[in-house]
Amino acid sequence: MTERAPMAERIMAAADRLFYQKGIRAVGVDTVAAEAGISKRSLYDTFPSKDALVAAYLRQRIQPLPPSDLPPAAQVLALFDQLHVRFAHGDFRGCPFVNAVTELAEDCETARAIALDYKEDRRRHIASLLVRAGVRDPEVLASQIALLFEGAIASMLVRQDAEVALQARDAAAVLIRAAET
Amino acid sequence: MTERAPMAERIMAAADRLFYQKGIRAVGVDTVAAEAGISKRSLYDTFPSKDALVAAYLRQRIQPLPPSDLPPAAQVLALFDQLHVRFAHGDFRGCPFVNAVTELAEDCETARAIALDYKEDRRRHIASLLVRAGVRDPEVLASQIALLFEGAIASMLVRQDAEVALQARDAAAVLIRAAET
DNA sequence: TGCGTGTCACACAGATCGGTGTGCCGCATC
DNA sequence: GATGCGGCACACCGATCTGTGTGACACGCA
Repeated sequence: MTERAPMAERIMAAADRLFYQKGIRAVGVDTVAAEAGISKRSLYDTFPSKDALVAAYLRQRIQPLPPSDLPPAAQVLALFDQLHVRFAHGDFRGCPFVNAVTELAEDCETARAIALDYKEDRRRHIASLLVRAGVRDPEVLASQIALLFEGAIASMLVRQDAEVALQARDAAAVLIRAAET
Repeated sequence: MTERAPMAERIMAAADRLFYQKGIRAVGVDTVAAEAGISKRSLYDTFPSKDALVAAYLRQRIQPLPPSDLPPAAQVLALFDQLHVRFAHGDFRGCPFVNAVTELAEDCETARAIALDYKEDRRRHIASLLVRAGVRDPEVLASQIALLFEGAIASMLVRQDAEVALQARDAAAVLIRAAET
């Protein structure tokens, strides 16, 4: 009764908000425990170390993309519109996976592995859509569109301007069009 | 005689290496002083705070691009080849400005301002080349190519694969070609 | 009623953080 | 030789870091 949500979930909710918003290195475990409304002791009973907590935070950030009934090429472009919306929401702080690799620097083996999984999943998703769209070289084109996506995220982070998402989408549209027939 | 290089330069050389390679938050002032071969006291006599040291580190990272006699469109594409070379060099750790904004998170006002200056300079440089190349919408195209550049950097950081630079270059070539005539 | 469990608050360890104060030493200049 | 000064070593400050140990309290269950 005292626990509305299970311990691990409450911790993860706090860790997600704090790590993403303020940065992994900038947030101590005390802060996470306080935000979760639990004691540091309970946190360490649930996660053996901060590294494990960070890994769980990143793994939790991997979410499957919702299915769509748009035509495949439009689905690819819609990814950029979703990015545009996400940024306008105000709490955008870049890609948590890239951020983790950046922050952890020389201690980012685990983070990099998780980031690679995520990026590769997304690239494959784009590639499968492009195959259905019948374009030439769908694998390479998927990588290039993923680059535009990544670039839009990084640029939004420093420029604080959502418009780059639309510029990226337009560029992606040009690339797709150039690969048609 | 004891000082082969002036104090500030020795500090900056150490700070540049450490901040870029290991991250700003991950490196303390003691480490910088030790790497520079000076005392922490002397460091604080030269830079009033770590924030000032970080700002100097970032400002020093802004370097003018060398002139080139290639045709303008080729110069734009050459930027990606240079990125490819830089990555192959082995000590690539992403864009120091984006990294600083990522690491400093909520305390990144100064870093973001410097990053914006740098990114805008580079975008303008690309735009002026595109104007000379006579393409349509050179300003927008410059932004889109800058996005590819940013995306290549972020992707190299997590994938550790220099090939993305060439994929980005190819995509840029397609965008430029689509904007010709 | 008594026991076990889960969680709490709290204090602590040892390290590191950014930043400062102090006193000494080598050296150049007068 | 005296003086001043730049740089050094070193100790220290309070705060924070990750991680642990402890003892108490509240609860479910027998």
